[in-house]
Amino acid sequence: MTATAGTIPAVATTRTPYPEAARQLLRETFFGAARDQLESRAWSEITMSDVASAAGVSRQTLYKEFGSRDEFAQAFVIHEGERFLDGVDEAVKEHLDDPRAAVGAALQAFLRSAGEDPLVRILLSDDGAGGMLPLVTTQGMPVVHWATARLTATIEEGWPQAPEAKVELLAESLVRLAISYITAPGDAPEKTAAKAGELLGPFIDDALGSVG
Amino acid sequence: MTATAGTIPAVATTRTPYPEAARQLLRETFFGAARDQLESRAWSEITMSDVASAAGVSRQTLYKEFGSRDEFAQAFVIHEGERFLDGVDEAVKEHLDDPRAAVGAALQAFLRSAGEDPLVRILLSDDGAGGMLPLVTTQGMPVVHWATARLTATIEEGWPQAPEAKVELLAESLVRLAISYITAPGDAPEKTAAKAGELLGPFIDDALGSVG
DNA sequence: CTACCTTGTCAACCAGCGGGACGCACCCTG
DNA sequence: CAGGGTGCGTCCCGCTGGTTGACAAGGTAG
Repeated sequence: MTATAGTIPAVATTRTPYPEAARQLLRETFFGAARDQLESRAWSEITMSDVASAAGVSRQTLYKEFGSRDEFAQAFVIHEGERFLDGVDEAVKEHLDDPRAAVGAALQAFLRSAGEDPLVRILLSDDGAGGMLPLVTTQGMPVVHWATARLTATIEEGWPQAPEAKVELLAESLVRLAISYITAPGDAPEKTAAKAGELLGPFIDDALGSVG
Repeated sequence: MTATAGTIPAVATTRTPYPEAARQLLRETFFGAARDQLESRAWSEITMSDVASAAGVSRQTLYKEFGSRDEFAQAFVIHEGERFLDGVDEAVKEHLDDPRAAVGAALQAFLRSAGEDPLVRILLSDDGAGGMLPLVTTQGMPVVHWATARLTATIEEGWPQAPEAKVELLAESLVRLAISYITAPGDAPEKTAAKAGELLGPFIDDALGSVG
């Protein structure tokens, strides 16, 4: 920032080189194209050709980036999930002094944002055989693993002294609960989050410490 | 937006195809790389190799995108200028009912934002032969033309009934005045803008109409 | 059962980038 | 003024990466 002559650029956020950025852009474009398509048709009715041409690129390029249709669908779901997990991170960071409240706020944020998201609604209504719903349920292990890892990282950042095994167990359980509540909503988000907090409270106190 | 089955996607902001987006990204990366470099060295001390490698790309790719060093420098200046012109647009749109005030606010916004911009300060202090300053002064025609065209479009959007020739004259004059005031600042932005408003007021009333 | 469509793969083709080298102009120095 | 150094602009060659066209396999509708 300073215009002083002798200042060293140092490690100041090294600019992402073009090739890497281009690859990222390609994937983003595919995801965006898929999202557009999903607004009018179900996933089972969208062909790989559709996605590729909507991205302005050939089908083979799509297959090179993602090996198969399922792989792409999975990557897409995870990509969309990032958005919600970002919100979760934020919610957690606002309650670093109170683990129970953090979990409650995080779960509530997730349920609320996901519940209101039009794309999520579409995915949930698409329960056919070739749809995307199985990707988070019957074939949902990759998503669960990914979300668990990400949530684990978030928690460990907030409570570094907590035992890793317990944090991971907590994270995975929360992920599974969250997915369940999305696919089969019970009460309103606040109530659901409160009940989860009650259920997991003792374990949270034990794992993360009741005083942080 | 609606999830209704029969809705037609229509002309809803067609997604930018990847190849085009990639090209845009390449240019952006070059500009960003140049901006980074300019924070530590003058333009005359930055080689094309520096820019290319900072962008993570070969020198030839840079030469293919921009024919020569000067062309790149010009494109860069214009690219940076976009930022300020955006602010000008905004200022104009807030005073559609009062042409004089619009011009004053626009000029003031430009002078203020450009005057505070660290990059502009650097460019201005780099008055050597190989620097970028000539691009907006002695060899500044391309920049003047570009900025005039853009400003003309902005004004015509706000006052469609104004005679084009007068609008263009006004735009070009404003551009030249603005550049002059940037390179050789006189009073504070508010005073400068006020004086310009006084100077051009009669012409503005005549061209754009005193009541819009 | 047939006709059609999509998936996933392959091979041949082609544009575009990377790397290396060259001539040229310029500047600096002795 | 001569010589070395440096950066610009260009050319050429090798290769990565996207495109095109085609194909077998599988599933589905008629």
